Amino acid sequence: MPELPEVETIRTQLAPRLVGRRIAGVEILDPLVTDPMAPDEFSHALAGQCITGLERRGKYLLVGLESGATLAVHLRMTGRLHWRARRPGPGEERFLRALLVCDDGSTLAFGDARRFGRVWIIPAGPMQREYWCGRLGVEPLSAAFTARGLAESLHGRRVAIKTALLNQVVIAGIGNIYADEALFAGRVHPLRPAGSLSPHEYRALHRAIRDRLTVAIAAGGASIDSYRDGLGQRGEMQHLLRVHLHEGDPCPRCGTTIVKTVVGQRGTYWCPQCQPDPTGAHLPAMRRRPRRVRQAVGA
DNA sequence: ATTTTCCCCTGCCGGC
DNA sequence: TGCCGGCAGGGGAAAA
Repeated sequence: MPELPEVETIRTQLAPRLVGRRIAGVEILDPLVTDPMAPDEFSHALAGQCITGLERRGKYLLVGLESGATLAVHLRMTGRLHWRARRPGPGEERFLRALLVCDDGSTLAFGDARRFGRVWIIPAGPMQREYWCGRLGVEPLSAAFTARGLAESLHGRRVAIKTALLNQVVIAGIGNIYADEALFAGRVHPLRPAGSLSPHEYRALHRAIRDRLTVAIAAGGASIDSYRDGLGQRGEMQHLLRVHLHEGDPCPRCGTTIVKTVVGQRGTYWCPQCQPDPTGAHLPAMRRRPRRVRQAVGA
């Protein structure tokens, strides 16, 4: 499912292809995609508009328009954005829900098998957009995201740290994949109460979040499900996941068998050795292992 | 206020 | 081979 790294990958690819183009036509094939806005109202806001910029906020892709309005896109579970130099032929785009046609004949297809994905029009005005994005927390790759800030935002919270990481009000853009990966990299058990980490652990987790997201962006995102990038290609991050979807496999760090449990209704993968149990009080400071077991990549 | 549960939606997978 | 139940999960509303 598209999380921050996947959306950022798409943004990077689409920006040079879309910015400066004029929208010639909008076709809504599934009215659910604009819900609750009426499809014709949605189309009207886009028709004839020049695309002025492409940004990302959390898992949202934000398409700036010359009118000052913003087209916001969320891919949710199975949504895809697929750019083509020419309009896709009949049956060429699976699960096509909406199509945006540019003045040069290039197209942006919105496909979505499960129909959870949505598009919105944010009215003109910086305040409007600010307000619209107001429910989103800090961008984890921005300078505003600090270990101290993370600790403060989780102070007193008793929900599982994994659930907190998935909460977009706390941090914007982390989903199930990178929550698991960051907790593993930071050596934090997913069920630890969010407010119970030591300063050292908040620092480790903060660092792990940035590291995993950065690596994932460099890898073009994880195509473990239906994710494809803006050009229809797979990413490579699925080969670099260390615990997510690795139930039964040896931990790449210590060799212990990776387990899967459910945390906050979400499948959760972790290493019982590297991410010590929440009920067992703080363990003594961990010594660095001289050697790490390398994960077999590719295969 | 915070936390938990439910729901949306449908392709895909394992089991028989 | 084919049918079918159940799983997957982001996010928001509703309930606890």
